[in-house]
Amino acid sequence: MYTMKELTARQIEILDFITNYEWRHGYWPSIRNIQVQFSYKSTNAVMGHLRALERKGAIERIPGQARTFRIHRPDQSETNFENTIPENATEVVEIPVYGAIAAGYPDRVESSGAIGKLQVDIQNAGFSNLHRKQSFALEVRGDSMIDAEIYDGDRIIIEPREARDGDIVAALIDGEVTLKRLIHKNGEPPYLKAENQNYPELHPLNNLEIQGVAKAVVRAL
Amino acid sequence: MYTMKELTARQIEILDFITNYEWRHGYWPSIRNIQVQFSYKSTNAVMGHLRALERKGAIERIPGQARTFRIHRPDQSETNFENTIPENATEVVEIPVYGAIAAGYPDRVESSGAIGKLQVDIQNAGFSNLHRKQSFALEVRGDSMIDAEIYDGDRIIIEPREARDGDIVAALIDGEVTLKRLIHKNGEPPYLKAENQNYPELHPLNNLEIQGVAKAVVRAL
DNA sequence: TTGACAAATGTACAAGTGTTCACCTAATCA
DNA sequence: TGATTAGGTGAACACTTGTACATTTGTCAA
Repeated sequence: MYTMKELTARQIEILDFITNYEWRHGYWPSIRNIQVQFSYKSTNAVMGHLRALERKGAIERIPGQARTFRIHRPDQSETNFENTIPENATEVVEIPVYGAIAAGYPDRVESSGAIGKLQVDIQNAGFSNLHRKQSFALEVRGDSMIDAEIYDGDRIIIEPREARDGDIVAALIDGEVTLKRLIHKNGEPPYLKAENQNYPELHPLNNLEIQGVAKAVVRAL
Repeated sequence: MYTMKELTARQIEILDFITNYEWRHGYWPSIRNIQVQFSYKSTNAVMGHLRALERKGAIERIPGQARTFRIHRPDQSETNFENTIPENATEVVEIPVYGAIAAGYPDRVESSGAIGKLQVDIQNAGFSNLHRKQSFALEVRGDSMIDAEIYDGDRIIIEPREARDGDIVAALIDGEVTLKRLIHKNGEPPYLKAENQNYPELHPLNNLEIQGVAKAVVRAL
């Protein structure tokens, strides 16, 4: 796709509303939805902007059909692989990853803006679904989990929930965040174990707080 | 959320088509779109299934409005860990994975509905701009890539684009789909190489078509 | 058998929705 | 000065689409 022509302020507002509406509701707005949002007294005000956005390559629509938008982004690559994509593959978007967690010795969660991009899936979930989820992703630092095939730089998906013996967990141990395997035998006090023989077991002095259980590891190639 | 009521085979087919349609087109199908897909001679056949899906809590719709679906999936723990979540962690959603790709010897892409769930990221800020890339996720079968630390059952994120020498690619070699590293030295014909000494190099007899480049690997823990 | 339910047909209607035509104002530009 | 463009009003039209009513078939359990 060629470089997108400049959009006017109003057109950007419209475009923003459309994408935002889709994100909030899970489906595209009708022209009259847009009309209401901008207090237009005629649907034709919207039509004009949509035509402009279409002419400038910002959006695409199916003529005559309801709530059928497609948003074009300026950065897309040229190649058209559409016919080679397996039919049932899931869609993926690129999102930033914030924060890191120590898989070595406990450390504070580093936090200062995005530290990378993660290719992830998003699809067919209405907004209501996206909202309820409370899991999060963290980048791994250190090599204490390499025997579980979790390496420095990997991203792990943490699900906040009660942990059981044997789970790999993100935990606050004496105030420091770390990624380890939880050992919690019946009757005995729980402690954390690395998946690397060079690291010792971590027995909490005061407090062991489980932040969540590691559900998946994501590694960029 | 409570356990979702059992769906019939037909209802699952309908539900699958709806989610799949949204992913392929970027907007939801109309009832008549569904009708055509299943060769129904009446829209009411679809209506019955939609009502059933709605009654069982699988989907949600806005009455009277066109192409407005919301897909519900059975989730999720109730526990509230909100105060223990690191501040800059990214939000995560659960999404289905369709299809599988052979990392052993080439094979056809399996495809029949969702074969699993994948925990993935979504960042709400700036989301409107990250719209739909054409990447997709596939599940890996076989052990031919274990030296690149890609194991049987892992999910890989494929980005459709031109591949360069050394990229790990999803490729059609003589009509079969496989996951391998691409070797393409200057002037020489390209071929595929496994990351496992027990596998031979794959030289295409007729056709080598790159479907995309592997960007990340996701492994459930 | 009877009842309940999944599945499907066929017809029809009303609301949702995209679209067009005619016309207007204001700002920019050669 | 006239031409062009962004932005907007108002009304009407026709296709798209969700939905309701009446009816049929097959399966399964009480």
